[in-house]
Amino acid sequence: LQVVIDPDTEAAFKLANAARNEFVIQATGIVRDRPEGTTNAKMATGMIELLAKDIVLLNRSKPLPFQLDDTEISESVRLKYRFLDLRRPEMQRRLRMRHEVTRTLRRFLEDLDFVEVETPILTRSTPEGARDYLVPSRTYPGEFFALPQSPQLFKQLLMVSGFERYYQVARCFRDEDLRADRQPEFTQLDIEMSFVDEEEIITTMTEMVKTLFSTVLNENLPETFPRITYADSMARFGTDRPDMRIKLELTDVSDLMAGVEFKVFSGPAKDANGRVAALRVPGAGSLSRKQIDGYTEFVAIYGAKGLAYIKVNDIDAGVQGLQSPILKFLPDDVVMQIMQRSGAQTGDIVFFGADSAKVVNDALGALRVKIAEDLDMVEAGWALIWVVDFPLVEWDEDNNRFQALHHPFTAPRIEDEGLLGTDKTGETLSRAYDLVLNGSEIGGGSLRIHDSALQQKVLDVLGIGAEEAENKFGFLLEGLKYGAPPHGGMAFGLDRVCTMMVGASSIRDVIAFPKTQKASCLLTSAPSDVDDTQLRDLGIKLRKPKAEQEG
RNA sequence: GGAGUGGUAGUUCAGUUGGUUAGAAUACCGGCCUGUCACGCCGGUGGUCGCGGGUUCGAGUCCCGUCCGCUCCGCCA
Repeated sequence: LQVVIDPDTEAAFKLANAARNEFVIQATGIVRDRPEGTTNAKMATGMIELLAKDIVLLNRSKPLPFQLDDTEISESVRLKYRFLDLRRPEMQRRLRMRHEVTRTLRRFLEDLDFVEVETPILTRSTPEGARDYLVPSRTYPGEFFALPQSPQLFKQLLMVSGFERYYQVARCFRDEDLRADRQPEFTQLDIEMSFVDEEEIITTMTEMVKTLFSTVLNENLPETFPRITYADSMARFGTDRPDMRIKLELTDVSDLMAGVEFKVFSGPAKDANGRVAALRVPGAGSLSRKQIDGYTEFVAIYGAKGLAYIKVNDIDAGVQGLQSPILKFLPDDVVMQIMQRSGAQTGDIVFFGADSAKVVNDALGALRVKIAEDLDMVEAGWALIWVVDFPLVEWDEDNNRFQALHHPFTAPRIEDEGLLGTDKTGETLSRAYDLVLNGSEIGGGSLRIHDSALQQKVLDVLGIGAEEAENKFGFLLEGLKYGAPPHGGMAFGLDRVCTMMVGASSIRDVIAFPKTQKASCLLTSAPSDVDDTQLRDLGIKLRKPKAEQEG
């Protein structure tokens, strides 16, 4: 409705100053919605009553498929009618806050002379691990573009070009299965700088994040964010993205368990790839058998074959004060040493994981978060932490070769370069760093390799042959040969940051038109069939005719 | 690829151990009321119970398959 009022009245003046948002919403047809903050039939302070001179019906609306004030609408309905879902004040707030986020980041970077450069969406397959989205070429039948998984190679080339400070709000695409925090297309704030080291990048990015939170949320983050090494993080939290709001920690007890009779513990304890760790949960000795069984099922998801525990009824009574099905398998002195090392107190429970290091870390790392959530042991606030000293490569059992933990262009630590190609290759640390917020990785980056000889050496370690390298990213290797400056950068998962800042539980809630978990769009019904003529133009023939597939 | 969970009026849900005309609220339509604002009162329309097959005298309910939403593992930074 458009309400026409006498422009000379006080009401007209107030209306002109009223929130534009409300005016638009009223105009779209939910004028009967009670304005926020009013609780009874009386006019609320600040509200204005209009004496209409004339009312014009600008457009009609069909009955809505769902009520906009209903907060329990199923997501599939919301996605099908996303244009209506986005009318809801909560979604308006989220997308507007997202805009605040990108605007703040852009301003911060522009004030530091960063230049935004757009890189191609139609490009070639990049070796970043994920599956590419492919786009067939009409002009080169049988050949394909790939959508970028990230602008990684282009931004490195921009450093060669002399754009010493680059950024881009970049759309990225990965054809992998989705999660609550993963979409097939997502936005990252992509940043690269020349003639810098880790300290300068980390300092700049810390300032950026602090500015972001103070501007958008009025939250003052600490002067600097703590740092933890990858190795420490795995040892203490079982993950490389620790939620520092949770004070629980793992305690390694492999050395104590190595000598016990009980093979469930001694086996992994003696295995170089194994681990035995304890997770002490203060005050959780009152957990019921049923709850513990629930946690046993929970860790099974991560491959744990069981979940041993010891309840501490009275720490001063020695082994007599403990309660557990596994006590009879363990020597008393070992048990008491474990209790001492984990800091167990009366009323606590101590869980155990014994398996390959990966399973123990995954299981106890996840259990740590799960229990903290269940028992309300997650502190409020924003806990940021830098994770540093990542391994450069990890051994890929399936393919029997080393694989880049970050990506193949990440520089090894200078002091570790000599380890490359030796039997200590796996111990090489990299110049990579991640920024973790409340247990979510929100950004990651590294110093890159700017020396083509070193790049070649790393590619050799990764088992990427000269021909393959030339074929996939020869243009980068060539670029590095023209005086590439030392450079490094970072990429932030903008959707993820926004999800957390607006307090949403899904990345879909900060994306205007998101995909479902099976990567389809319920609004447009994409992906869809195309005409045979389109396929013929592209020189594409489907393996199975549609009719056969459906039959 | 795998595990879990859900799919019943437009929407949100209920539906007992399988039992005959599948309910409620809200929305919608009609009437009444007219300073209402989650208005109120009266009446009404509306459902291939996701889809396909099976068991049974009988299936929303049990079994098998399949599709879709969501969460998770694998995968993916």
